[in-house]
This record gives sequence, structure tokens and C-alpha cells, in this order.
Amino acid sequence: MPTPEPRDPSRVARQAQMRDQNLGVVLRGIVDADEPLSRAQLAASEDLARATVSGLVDHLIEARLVRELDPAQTQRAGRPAVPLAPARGTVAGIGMEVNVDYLGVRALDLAGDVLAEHVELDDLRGVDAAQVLDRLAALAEPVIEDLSSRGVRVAGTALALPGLVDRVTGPLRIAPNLGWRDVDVVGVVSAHPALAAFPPRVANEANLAARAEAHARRGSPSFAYVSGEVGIGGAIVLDGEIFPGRHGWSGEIGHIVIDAFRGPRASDGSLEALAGQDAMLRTAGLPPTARLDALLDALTVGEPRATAAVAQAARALGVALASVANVVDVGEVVLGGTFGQLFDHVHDEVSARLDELVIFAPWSPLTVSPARAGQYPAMTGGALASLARVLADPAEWLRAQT
Amino acid sequence: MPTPEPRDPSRVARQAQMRDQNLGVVLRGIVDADEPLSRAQLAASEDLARATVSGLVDHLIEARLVRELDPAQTQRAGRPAVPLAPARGTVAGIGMEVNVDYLGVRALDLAGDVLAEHVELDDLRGVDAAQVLDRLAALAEPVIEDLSSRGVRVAGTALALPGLVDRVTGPLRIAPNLGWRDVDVVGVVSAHPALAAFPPRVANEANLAARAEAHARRGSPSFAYVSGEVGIGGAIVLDGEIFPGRHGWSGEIGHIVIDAFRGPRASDGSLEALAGQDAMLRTAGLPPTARLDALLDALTVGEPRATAAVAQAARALGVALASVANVVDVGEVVLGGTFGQLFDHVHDEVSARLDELVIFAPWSPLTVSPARAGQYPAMTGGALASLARVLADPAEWLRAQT
DNA sequence: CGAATTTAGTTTGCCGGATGAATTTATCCC
DNA sequence: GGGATAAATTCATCCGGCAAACTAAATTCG
Repeated sequence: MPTPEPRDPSRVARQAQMRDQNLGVVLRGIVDADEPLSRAQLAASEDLARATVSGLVDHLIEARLVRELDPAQTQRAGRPAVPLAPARGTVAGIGMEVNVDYLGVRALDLAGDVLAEHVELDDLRGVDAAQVLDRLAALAEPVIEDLSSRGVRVAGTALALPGLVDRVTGPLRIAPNLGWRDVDVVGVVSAHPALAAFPPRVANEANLAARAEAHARRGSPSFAYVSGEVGIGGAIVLDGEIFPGRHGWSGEIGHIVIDAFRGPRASDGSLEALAGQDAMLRTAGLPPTARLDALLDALTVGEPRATAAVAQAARALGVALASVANVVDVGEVVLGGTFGQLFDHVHDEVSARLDELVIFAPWSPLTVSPARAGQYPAMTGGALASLARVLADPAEWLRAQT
Repeated sequence: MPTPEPRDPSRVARQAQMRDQNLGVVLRGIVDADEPLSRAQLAASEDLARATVSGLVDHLIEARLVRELDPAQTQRAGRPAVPLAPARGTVAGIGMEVNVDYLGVRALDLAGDVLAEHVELDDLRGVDAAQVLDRLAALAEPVIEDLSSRGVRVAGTALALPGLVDRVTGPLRIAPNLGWRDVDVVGVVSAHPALAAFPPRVANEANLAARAEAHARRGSPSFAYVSGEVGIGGAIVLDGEIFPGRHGWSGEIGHIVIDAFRGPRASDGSLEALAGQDAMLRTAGLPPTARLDALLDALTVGEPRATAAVAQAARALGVALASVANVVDVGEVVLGGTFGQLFDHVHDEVSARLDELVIFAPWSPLTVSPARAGQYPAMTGGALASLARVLADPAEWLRAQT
């Protein structure tokens, strides 16, 4: 009998999945709520019977994913509602990051509280990958061990890297600014026992930073995120979800070509070549080793070369982002990293190019805003990505917790 | 009581939806299958109990969405399977299109057979919108009436236009090559009684053409589609689904800027300005009224200006598509319309630019292929889009059929 | 102050629908 | 003609959401 291979059975509905799915709906409802909701409010907002929600909430409380707060003293008639909130310090998502001049770990719980954080600043360009990853593991291992010993269940780890990571098969393909190429990141990190139990999901730094940004904005926003570090990365966020692409290689905004005839190679006209940190410093007449602060200082003084450098970068950025908007129909642009710091100096030009070049701008104006996810957003995003596995299917995750 | 507004209750699972959902799963399983499947094969591939599938299939047969074929005479022991196939001539999706030099209608049934088709060739640039739409309605009304009188249920209509349509609020914003702007397309078309019952879903021509292309390729392909008509449109297809964007304004590949400093305005360096049909004819030294055939003739003769014109267009196309690939991580490019006809002349250059500029090309080479959805793909895509509403939730659709 | 009112949460019986085992149907093979 | 084999149907079971009744805990009103 030629049995066809199973297609996508995830879409078939069965009663066993029904409860699991609704458990996730309720948990996400509690975690995503702006303020604590009661069982009755959850039932109303999710359109489930109160009895159903009660049963699911009991399950979540028993699993220490949700906690009951003290009844709120409303001045209303009737039995007071028991507010529900995500549990604190019971589950941790761990985000790690290696970037060009720092590396670090951050652990968050379901409530969004930081349970642990360690960052080391250092110039890592050209440093051997295995050495750097060992150093990162040395930072992360005590965190995992400490959390575990305190009874905090680790939901998973994620590792942000400034490069191209294959989310399907794993290895880091290339990280130009670190000088890494074809590194078996998961293999190296998993050699450390505490991390072997939680092999990291490796992802692009900009994608994870964009996830933190989406979380900070709540309410399922859609935007194009630009992460100006040494290189220029980016990500597309749609309804609060990172748009991953087939391999997790989406959002490589830095490689958009806006001036195909500038140099001998078309890539000489890429956004990164025109607006990357190196290009800006060079045009501003600053040494390649200068930091962004130097450029900012020159700008405040009104140094003409610095002003021109940033103006050129802003123009390139605006043109590139207009192409992104035309292709994926996003209405908001968020500038992070370097461009977040330069926001006041680039906003007008970026906005003007978008208004000029995006075909739908007359009917749906685009907004440009600075990132608000705080420092090291990719670490936060990595922690959130780890926690997202719990939120996506809490029943499944709980079963897997032996 | 501050009841929160209902969020997205579509994700909660309830038993009432379970059957509806599985009805859709089974119907799509039958329609999408490469060859007719039996109830038992469906049960295996969808991971449902045979009893469940049987009940659902009976329902679908009664609703005339599925038909039983004669048992196949396999040389196997056991009761022979009853192959199931989409019903023919019982439900029709209608696709309409107005483009720069033609307009027409096409009706398809669930089996993909063409039930009716009418196309009129004419130069419609600058012609009054209402007049053209009335003419289209005059083409479509007899088709709808004829189908209805034959007992074919019309699932809906869709209208493809070479411009920017707001899929949320309806009106055509702008169709540069037709010279239309802010036209209440649905209102005009719905003034005709037969169409008032089936107000069209208006969409961009390239998006609907890409849908037809995805259907022609089966198996949920992912690709960037380029529709070279007089302008250059495009669409992103992911896992067989059109990527719509917030407003249905995605895929405007023609507005990607690849040479920001070419003219006084950055838009002078857009793909459409460099590789649109007008630009190619001008560079080739042909009159603006010439048709594509003239360019093809000049190419086969080896006329140097024609060759140069196409080479320049191909280079621009390759650079623009590289940006698309870098941003949305698609691995395949499909060239339709003009570029489909010019495929042999542009393939090498487009491919070379992609290999050069797409950052992931070394690990995941990109392919470039010509469209294979046949003539007037947007009409086919519109018909498929109309039928998709039935496939998405057959139970709901059947209930709505009074 | 006590009864009525109001809202939150729980208990209970019901019901729809998926399920798997048993049964029937239809063919092939010896 | 009698197994063997596979497809399709029948049927009892079970799971989980649901509505309604019920309990709990507050405010409001007489």
C-alpha cells in the first residue's frame, strides 16, 4: 500500500490537542495582558466558558506558570476577582550574545524580570571562535547552575550572533565582522556540561533584537527593524512575529544595493558599504578605531565632515528602507543600535526618502522611531525566544519536563 | 465591568470548530493531491481515524465538493479503494482582469478546469475607468448568469488590476499605467446586478498572477515572482501562500531603487525606470508604441542596441531581486510577463547578479526560472483566490449558501 | 443590621465529535 | 470455493468544552 507521507497533521483538530491549545491560549492571555486579568475576564476575552478557563488556570497554577495575586479592592459589588499574573522566578529563558565588542548572558522569567545578567566588553574581531564561545559558556554555565539549584526551570537558551546562521541545520555560515566562517557553534558550546542540557538556538543578532523590540512595544506591531552595529542587520516583524524566512536568513538589509554603479562591484553600493560604521567614520574623517561617541561629539560640535557623513548614511538608509517597505508593505521603521543613537540626526532624511519612494506613502504614511528595547536587545530577545517555546505549547513543554 | 474587547478568539479550540476544521483539512487534502486518494489514504496522511474521514468525505460528497471515481483496478488483494477527486463543474471561482492592453474573465472549478473564458485585446491606457469596468462587467455578467443557470455555484469573483489596491478598505489607489487614481472599483462593478451578488475582491495583478504560478508548481513552493507587464510588479510567495502585507501592497518590486544617484530624483533609479518596457524600448531605439515582439525580433537578429537594452534591464533586475532575496530569504525567482518571454536573454545576467549579491548564495544557490502558469495568469489566480474561500472553510461556506 | 444584588468562581450533567475495535464489503490468490 | 487482504462502515467509549445551577464574597439598599 503506497501510504502517502504524512503531510502537515498539525492542522487537524482532535480533542486531545484542544485542551493543549487552549492551555496555551489562556497562558498567553495572562502573559500578554497589560494588567492582571481574572478568570472571568479571560473567559470573556477569549470567548471560552468560565468553567473551561477555571480548569485551565488551575492547571497553569499547579505547573507554576501562573500565580494568583491578592484580590484587588475594587469599589464594585460582587465577589472580588482574583487577578492572575505570570509566575515569577519559576521558569527562565536564557539569551546569550557574542558581538564585535562584547559578549554576555541574560536570563528572564515569564514576568519579564531579569533573573541574571553578565556582560563583558571586549574587542572580539578576529578572535578565534572556539575561544570566544568557551568564554561565553564560562559566563553562562554559572547562571544555569545557579538557576537550577534555586528550582528555576530553564526553558532553553538562545545565542545571538552578528552573522548568517542556518536555523534549519545549525552552523554559523559567516559572521563577517567577527571574521568567523562555518563554525559549529552549537557543537562548541554544547561541550560544556551545563549547556549541553540546553543547546542554544542560534540566531541572527538583528532578528533577536527585533523580537525584544516587538515585545517592548506590545500589541503585535509590524515594522522593519534596523540594527546598526558594526555591520547593518535587520529584521521584519509582522503582527509581533519575527518573519524568519526559510533558513532564518531574512532581513539582511545591509546587503541591499542602492547604488549599483558606484564601484567595480555592485556590492560597493550596498547599504552597509555606504552607511556602515566604518563608512561613516571614514567619511567623517575619523580613524577606523574611533567609537561612535567620537562621531556623536563631532556632530554636536557641528563638524561639517561628520554632518556630511551622517547625512549620506541617512540617505542610503532611507532609500534602502523604502525598498523594504515597497516589498513587504510595512508601515513602521524602527532604528536600533548605532542608528538608534543617531536617531535625531537621521530621522528627517530617512522619513523624507520613505515619503518620496514608498508607493503607498500618500495613503498610509510611514513612521520612523528609535528602538526602545534597552541595552543589548538581542540578549533579551534570545531569552524571550527561549520562553516562547513554553508559551507556544505549555502542555507539551510540561510533559517534556519529565 | 470593564470587559476587555475580544482578542483573537480564532485560536481557541472548541469542538464545534473541530469538525469544520477537519472538513477543510480533508477537502484540501483531496484537492491538493497529485493523484486521487482514497478515504484510507487520506486518513493515513492526515493522521485522522478512518471513521472520521469517512464521515467528513460523505459530507463533502453530499455537498458536491468531492466526487467518487470508479474503483481503480489495482492488482492488489483486498477491497479496492474508491478514489476521491474534486468535483467538476459544481463550484466556480471567477477571475477578472483589466490590464493595459486587454481585459477578460476566466472561470475555474475545483478540479481546475476552465468553465468559461472571454478576453478582449485593446489598448486601455488613459481610457475612463468607469467605461472600462462597465465593459468588463458586460463580459462577466453572462458568464455568471450562464453558470448559475447550469446549477454551478459561484464561490466569488476577484479582479486583478495593475496598481495599488487597498485590500482592507477596497478602492484602487493608483494604477499608473492605466492612468487611474482613487477609483471605487467595487462600487462601479457592483452596479451590475449579476456582479452585485458577488462583489469582486480586488487585488494587484502581480499578486494574483503569483498565486496562479504557485498553484501551477504545486507543493507549496517559495519564490519571488516578477510580473513584467508595462510596469513591473511582483509578489512574494512563501510555502505556496501569497505574502499579502498589511494592506495587500507587498511585492512592489518595480519601485526598488538600485541607482539612487542616477537622476535628480532617487526614483529615476528605480527598477521600473531602468527595466520597464518603456525603458527597454527606448534604449533599444524602438518607438514607444512598439510591442514586445519587435524587441524580440531585434534580439534574434542580434541588433546591438536591443541587446544592450536587455542586458541593462537584466542587470537592474538581478540587482533588485538580490535585495528581495536578502530581505525575505527566498531561494527561487520566477520571471513572468515580459521577463518570462525574455527569459533566455536575461537568465544568465540575473542569475549572476544573484550569485554575486545574495549573501546566502554560497550555501543555498538561487534558481531563476520562467513562469509556467500560462497566459493571463492573473485571471487564473483570481479564480483560484475565489475558490480558496471555499477550501479555507468549506463548512462555513456551505452554511452561507443559504 | 440584615436582606437583596452583583460578580467570581466551582460543580454537574450534557453533548458533539474523534477514536479504535469489531464488522461488513469487495477484491485477489490459491 | 475458501482464505487472505484491504477498504469502508458501525458502534460503544471517552474527552473536553459548555450552559446552568450553585456557592462564595463583596457592595448596596431598606
